[in-house]
Amino acid sequence: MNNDHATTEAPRHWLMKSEPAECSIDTLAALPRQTVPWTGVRNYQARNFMRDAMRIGDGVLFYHSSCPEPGIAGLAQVASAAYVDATQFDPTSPYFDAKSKADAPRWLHVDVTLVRKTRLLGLAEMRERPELADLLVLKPGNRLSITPVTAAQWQAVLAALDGPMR
DNA sequence: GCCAACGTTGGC
DNA sequence: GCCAACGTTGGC
Repeated sequence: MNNDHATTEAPRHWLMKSEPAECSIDTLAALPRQTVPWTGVRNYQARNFMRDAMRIGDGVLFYHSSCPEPGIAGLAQVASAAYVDATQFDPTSPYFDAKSKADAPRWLHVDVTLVRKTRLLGLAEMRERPELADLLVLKPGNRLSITPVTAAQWQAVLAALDGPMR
């Protein structure tokens, strides 16, 4: 591999939040092909990450949010390019967007496939790791549901997951 | 239930 | 285009 080659793309990594009450790591594991369409993103920045930056095979930290034990619950990967999120046109969906037009859909999503469930890497433990100090999900008030993760942060998470359970 | 952060809305 | 008000996220 020649990393200087113009067509070489740097490995990309992401953290994606999911509320376990809606889709936990176990929910994902039980789905056909262990794949979930990541519907419901209604934030332009997060949408743009999916549309413009994600590639099939990108690594995903599957994060449980808004729950008793927030933290990283598994590893996953991007399994599709971005495509139209049908829930925006469904009036019965909580993700319905009346302002989105069928000929100009606002919202897109990718598919995400489970790689493996991990032990839960909680926020307190993540904060103990200096390599993760700049992880966006650890910043106060960060509400973005999809955030980029550097290669160094990704490696630090894998190392932490291999460490002793607390 | 509190509060910080930040995106969105709407008046001007 | 500014900016205050409001709503939402999400940890604690």
